[in-house]
Amino acid sequence: MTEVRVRFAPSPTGTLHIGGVRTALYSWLYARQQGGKFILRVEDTDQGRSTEESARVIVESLRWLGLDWDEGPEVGGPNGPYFQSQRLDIYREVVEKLIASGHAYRCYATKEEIEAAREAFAARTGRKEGFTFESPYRDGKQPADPSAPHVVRFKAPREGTTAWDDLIKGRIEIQHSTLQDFVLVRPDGMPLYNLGCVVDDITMGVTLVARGDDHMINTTPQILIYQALGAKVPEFAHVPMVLAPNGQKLSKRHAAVGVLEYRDMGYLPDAVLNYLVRLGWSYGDQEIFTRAELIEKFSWDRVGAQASRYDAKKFAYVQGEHLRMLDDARLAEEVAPFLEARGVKVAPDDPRLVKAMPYLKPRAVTLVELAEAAEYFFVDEPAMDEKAAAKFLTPEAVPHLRWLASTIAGVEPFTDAQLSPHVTAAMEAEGLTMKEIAQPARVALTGRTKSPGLFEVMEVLGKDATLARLERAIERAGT
RNA sequence: GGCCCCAUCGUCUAGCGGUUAGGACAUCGGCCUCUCACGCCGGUAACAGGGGUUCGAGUCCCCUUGGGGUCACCA
Repeated sequence: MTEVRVRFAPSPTGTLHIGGVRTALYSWLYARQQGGKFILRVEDTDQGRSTEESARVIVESLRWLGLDWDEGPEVGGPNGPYFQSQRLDIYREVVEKLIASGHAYRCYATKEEIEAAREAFAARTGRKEGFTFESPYRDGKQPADPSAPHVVRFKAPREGTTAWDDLIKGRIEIQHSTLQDFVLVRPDGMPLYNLGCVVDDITMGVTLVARGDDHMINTTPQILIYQALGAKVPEFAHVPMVLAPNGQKLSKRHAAVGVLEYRDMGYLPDAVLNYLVRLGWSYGDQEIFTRAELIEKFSWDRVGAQASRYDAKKFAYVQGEHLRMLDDARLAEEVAPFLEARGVKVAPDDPRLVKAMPYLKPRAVTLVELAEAAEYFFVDEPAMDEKAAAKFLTPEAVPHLRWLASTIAGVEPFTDAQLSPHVTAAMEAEGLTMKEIAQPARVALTGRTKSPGLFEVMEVLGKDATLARLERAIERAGT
């Protein structure tokens, strides 16, 4: 059996968006499952639109997601270079072969001539779509000047069909009559998509091509190139689009499209992968998967053929599940940078931070929310919500806070397990209830009305800080 | 418009000829409760329409409708 070799081949013309991530993810999962190779190749032959910045963002995005590649930018490999703009010599050689074998020809028709033909077509048919250019050079017309600017076109068959068995879409068959003599090389020598893609996939030994289903139209021309070159045609898997909630094309209006935005919003890479994999792929009733499970369970035949819509709510749910799955030490490491971004310096292995995690994580979805919820533990004085203070830190609350302070002062160890029964019993003896005590105390300790359980907060805070905060609140409420 | 793809709850989906059409998110009730969450229990909610094939169609075929993609010297 030959080694599975799959690639992700983005063009660096923007951020890596979630649709692209899903395609990359499926490919990566398949490569990892099969013990094959995952190749990253940058298709930057459009000099006008490609940017180095975009290539950097794509690499950074994949790194953050943990979709590591065996060959490609930064890691190299035996079939490099992995930027198409550095592979021009390879394409040139292949094109000469195609021309020599009669599969391609030089076309000297100018853009103006093609445009004129297009307009004549529009005048004749009343529509501008569906135009195919018939080059006079296809059948051997000689140019006035062979050194004049020209493109190279593929001599597409006019009859017959091309078919393939798509791993996702099933058998697809296309009539050659719908094809035109597509351009392989621009006048400046830069290859076009269909040529570069096929040549690279051949020379890189790619066995399975997975891409968005908006590329399905390109598959027939590409198969024809494989055949003209006498190369083995790989398998194809055309992954459906990810659409906006309203069924339209996904854009920044509908969602954060670039994956790095999710990193900044405090999403976990595994959650992003989990959400995206389930968008189109299913495994019975299971919704939440670890990375290892995904690698084990993924298969192309369980990828749906229809487009799916982005759902931010479900995404948030999946993220919340992954947040809660993470063990406390790891979670503390993840959240520390987000605390620091808020101006709160905490060591990632601070014991209080780790101890707070079990109490905080049921109440947060993103790392940003988690940091927000952890903040008051690590500042000298919690930021006071004035509305909360006005409502709960009243003169009437003072006796309760005093009572609470004196009741807990002698508790050792100062933990939820000790505090909770001790205070409850004392309250009962005094005829007090948690309802009267809890909210004023919560505001005193955290500065807000929502938090983990009162005694859990006390445990993380420690006795000194707890008593100090109660004292300050009593002073404030007493005036 | 031509060509191509697609079609089960609002959304993601299970279903691969015989099911009370299942799960998840969302939504609506309720429980738990010191707040907020988490969690738990329950409800509403779908086979686009029409023809076939078959003893029997969500499942197979055709048409219609609807949605998407694509018609470049972009990828």
